[in-house]
Amino acid sequence: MLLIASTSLGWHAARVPSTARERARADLTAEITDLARTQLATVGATGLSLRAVARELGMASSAMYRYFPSRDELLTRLIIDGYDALGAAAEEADDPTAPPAQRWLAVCRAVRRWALAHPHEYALLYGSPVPGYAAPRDTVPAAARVGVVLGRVLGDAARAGLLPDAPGRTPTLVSSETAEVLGGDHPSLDDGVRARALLAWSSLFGAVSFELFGHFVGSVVDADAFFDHAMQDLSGLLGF
Amino acid sequence: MLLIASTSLGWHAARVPSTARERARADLTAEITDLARTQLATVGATGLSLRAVARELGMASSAMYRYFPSRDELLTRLIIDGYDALGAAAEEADDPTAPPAQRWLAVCRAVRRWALAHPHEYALLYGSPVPGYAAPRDTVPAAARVGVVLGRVLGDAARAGLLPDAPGRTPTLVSSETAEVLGGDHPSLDDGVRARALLAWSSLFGAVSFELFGHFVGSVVDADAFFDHAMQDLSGLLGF
DNA sequence: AGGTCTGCGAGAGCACCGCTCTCGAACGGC
DNA sequence: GCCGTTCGAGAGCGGTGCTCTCGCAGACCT
Repeated sequence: MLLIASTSLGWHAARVPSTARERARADLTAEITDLARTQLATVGATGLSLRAVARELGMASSAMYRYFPSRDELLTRLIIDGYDALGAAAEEADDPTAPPAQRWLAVCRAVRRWALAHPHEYALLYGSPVPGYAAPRDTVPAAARVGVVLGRVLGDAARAGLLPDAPGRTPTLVSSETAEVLGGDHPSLDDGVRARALLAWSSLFGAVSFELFGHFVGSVVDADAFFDHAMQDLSGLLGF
Repeated sequence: MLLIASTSLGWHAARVPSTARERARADLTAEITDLARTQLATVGATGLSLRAVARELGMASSAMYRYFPSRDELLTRLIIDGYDALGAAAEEADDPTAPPAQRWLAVCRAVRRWALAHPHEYALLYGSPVPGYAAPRDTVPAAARVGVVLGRVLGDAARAGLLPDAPGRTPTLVSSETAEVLGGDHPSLDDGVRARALLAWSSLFGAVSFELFGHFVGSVVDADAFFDHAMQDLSGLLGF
């Protein structure tokens, strides 16, 4: 609960470990999450066990609860880290000087590459929500990073005049906050293209999930080529 | 293992329970799966417990293993039933006399409606694969039903001359078996449109999964309208 | 009809899990 | 140097999947 209190504090200077005790605590917390991540990568989310982490760390399982109030909290930590790693991969893949179609494809490829390299972690992010039902609030900003990158591609394309003007005759489908992320106000961006952007976003993850979860087995012969082809079709949907 | 042997037999007459013992066994098996399904609907797949089903049924947990060799086998049974229920809903929603765009939208709506009505069951089908990794072989035919319906819509549209001729200048992306399901041989069906069909298929489930798993929260204001809009965009991708 | 064979349910038990509580030791600020 | 805080360990609770054994009862065969 001290952890929760300190993170909920606006005064982020308290986050920096100053005393030796805080240093040790931060180190052990990191060690736990690292070990939990490797265990997640091998046995998956359902097989991740607090006791196994403790065993591997050479300490009592009960001591684990000094650092994470529950197994779900540990999972939440891994989820946030996963979203951040994926978001960073997407951001790094985006070259703002390239034409929109290339940027779109590059980001999609980065997402797929990360997913294939971290299948269990990806499943934890985009598979069935494992804890109760709703994702904790603190995961939202990290989860949004890939969407922000894709939104930037769309907005840049619009501002560069690479998109035709939109008819603007669609009902309100997208929230104003999300519209802001998807390029903001621009004559070539109406709610129709914003909805298509959201569709393309979910389609990207639909394709990656289907490949990773085996739904394409027996249908797709060349996964790499199919994915590129599919993502180019989606970019056509966006007007690129 | 008797169950497995009998289902793997080509001679399906052995499936019909003749003796009183087989009747009782079939009844109890059905009772177990029914009870497991309701428990799945309430506590989800991870919370589904063999012992709880046994408790509710008033019998020892060890007796459960006379009917299902493991919890995963019970899960597999529920998965197959789920695929079949979803497939039946899709088939029932498809009106072969309607124009392709309407058929496509109707099937998509049926899939979404079923998913919203059975969220945990849907998560079991299209979320993270819960048992080890690969889906058991016997789930494949049931899992294919929705795809078959969508493939029939595409094939019918092609045979009715409602699709433009395809350039046919794309590398082989789709397996021949799947190509057969997606309308077979026709001048307006090349591997490009087949790949787009696979993309649209995965995009449908990507959109449904995103909505169900909460990734659209805060972005989409009218889920019904957004879904219809998105599915119509996808049907445009198919040439409807 | 009697004997055997087979499927069935129950119980005990194993190893594991998340989580709680308590207690003694070590540490750090006053 | 004292005292409060933090920490790790241990025992324990209720739960899980799964195994093994045993006794019963229905089914089958002679």
